[in-house]
Amino acid sequence: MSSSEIVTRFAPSPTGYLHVGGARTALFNWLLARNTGGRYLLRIEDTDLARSTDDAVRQLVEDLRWLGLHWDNSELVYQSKRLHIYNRIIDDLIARGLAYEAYETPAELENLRATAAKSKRPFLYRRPNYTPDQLARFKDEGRPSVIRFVMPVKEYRFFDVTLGKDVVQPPNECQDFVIRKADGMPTYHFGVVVDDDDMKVTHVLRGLEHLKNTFYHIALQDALGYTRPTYAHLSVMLNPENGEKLSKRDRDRRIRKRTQEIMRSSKLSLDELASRCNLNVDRLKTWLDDDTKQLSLDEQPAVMRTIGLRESDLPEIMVHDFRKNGYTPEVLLNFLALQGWSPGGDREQMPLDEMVKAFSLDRIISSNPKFNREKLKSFSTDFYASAPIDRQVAALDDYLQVNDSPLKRATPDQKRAILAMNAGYRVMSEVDEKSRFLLATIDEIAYDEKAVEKTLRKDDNAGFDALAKLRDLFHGLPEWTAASLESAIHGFCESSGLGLGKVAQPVRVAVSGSTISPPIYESLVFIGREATLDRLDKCLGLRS
RNA sequence: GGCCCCAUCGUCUAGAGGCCUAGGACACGCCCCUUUCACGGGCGCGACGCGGGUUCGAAUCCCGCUGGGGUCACCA
Repeated sequence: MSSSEIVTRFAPSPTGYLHVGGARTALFNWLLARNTGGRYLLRIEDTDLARSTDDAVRQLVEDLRWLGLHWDNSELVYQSKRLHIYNRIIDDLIARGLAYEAYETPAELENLRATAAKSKRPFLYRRPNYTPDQLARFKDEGRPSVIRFVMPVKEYRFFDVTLGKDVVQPPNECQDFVIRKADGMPTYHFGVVVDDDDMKVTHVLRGLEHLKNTFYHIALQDALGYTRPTYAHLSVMLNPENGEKLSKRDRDRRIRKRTQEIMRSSKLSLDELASRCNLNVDRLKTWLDDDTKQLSLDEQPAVMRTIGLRESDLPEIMVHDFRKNGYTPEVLLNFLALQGWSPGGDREQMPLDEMVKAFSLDRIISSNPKFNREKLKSFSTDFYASAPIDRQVAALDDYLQVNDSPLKRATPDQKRAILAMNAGYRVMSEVDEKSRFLLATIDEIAYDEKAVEKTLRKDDNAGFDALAKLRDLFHGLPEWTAASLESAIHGFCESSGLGLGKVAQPVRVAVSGSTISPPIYESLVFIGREATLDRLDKCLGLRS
């Protein structure tokens, strides 16, 4: 290991599936390491006992693996397993008079902040002068305490690579921040500084929300005699709908908005809605009225089903959401790289290895991008259009691993056929929605009432009439191929004087349940004659 | 509100004083293809936030304003 080797890291706190913003941070760190032949490390910041769970770690790691951002430390670093290290250093800091115990309760601190806010002054914590009596009483009461760092009052300054300039904090904004919480865990500030030094991290690429934290970190580094890493703060990805930071809550907002629309347009009452969703009325009402309330993961699907919102209609926020909707990691990564970085010129779509080659810190962009999913979808379309069929099948398999669909029953050859007849598709969820009827059992075929009305019942059951005749025509067809079906249907159009649309659409609805499907002849061949006739019969049964 | 950051088409961006009548991609509009939804092909619309400087010359440099974002935890 040479001393000039670049070492980066991604240090998420495990709160569940990985957020796209986190994925981008991980990607940039990974790209920098790979570009320079350095190392990229993964550390789990699980110091928040209330939120960190094994399940959350598992999901996080699963997403990172799926993305293909492999880390170079064979053993994952967990902060929760390093308490002895932090405590030793904190003891030393206390012994040197650079840290001390503080006894204010959260409520007391809250009061101090409120008072400061009232007089329009910023609240900055400075070491209180506890009297010996007070101290004795605190200990007597067994009052919990935190450890605070004595932040030397002076100007702090560091160079930020993405900003390309020094960022400065004046002396009067210094304060004694907490480095060990009452529960004995280190705070983020302390853990980050100690671990980055321990892991020999040379470059810290992280979100812009950490910009001002950096002053705390360099103060600590100075006290501990650590060398300062190079800092590069990354822009914040924004929700295009409201211009604010992308947040998990955005999905819930979409559901609420749609629910309100439906209730207004269809005059659906709250009670009616509640009973259809099988939810408590009051619960539903507070959620509808309060933007800060969120539905639970069990409640969401119930509401979505009743208002006719699909998973793919929700804005993807977590990496897992993108996977569920059928994006591939290479597409997501490519797009994410372009949110806050540009290789220059007109280059956009490129494979990972090309991104690795092109990556450099001085081409990182400092303004905040709005996350534009339409363009991502376009990247996906192009990717699938030029991907070898085996790659497409692999993507479909991956999609099916995290989704329920009749398509799971397809053989590899059938998957190839399905993908081929869907040529031009954008994401896998589209293939699924359009083609699942191909593998569905007859009982699983559900007829969309609007489609039935429009293509079959309209004009005095004209569609049903055509369908009945086609049923006999199909029955007597000498062979069941796309070509024979095509000539049969064309012949039928001519003899009956009907346009192709008046004939093909009823068949489409009869076999698929909806007006949307892959090309009809190929679909019929795929299903086979027997199943086609069965479905036609089932559909004909709808005629009243 | 204090502090900090940012500012080119609706969106992501190219652009490092003359190559700019500002380029590309997505979106959008029109046309073509078409049995549905898509895909595809063609054409088009569309931006340097405002005001001052500096300079022979500014999207590019400086200042102010405005706008947007971030942050003010015993959460990371």
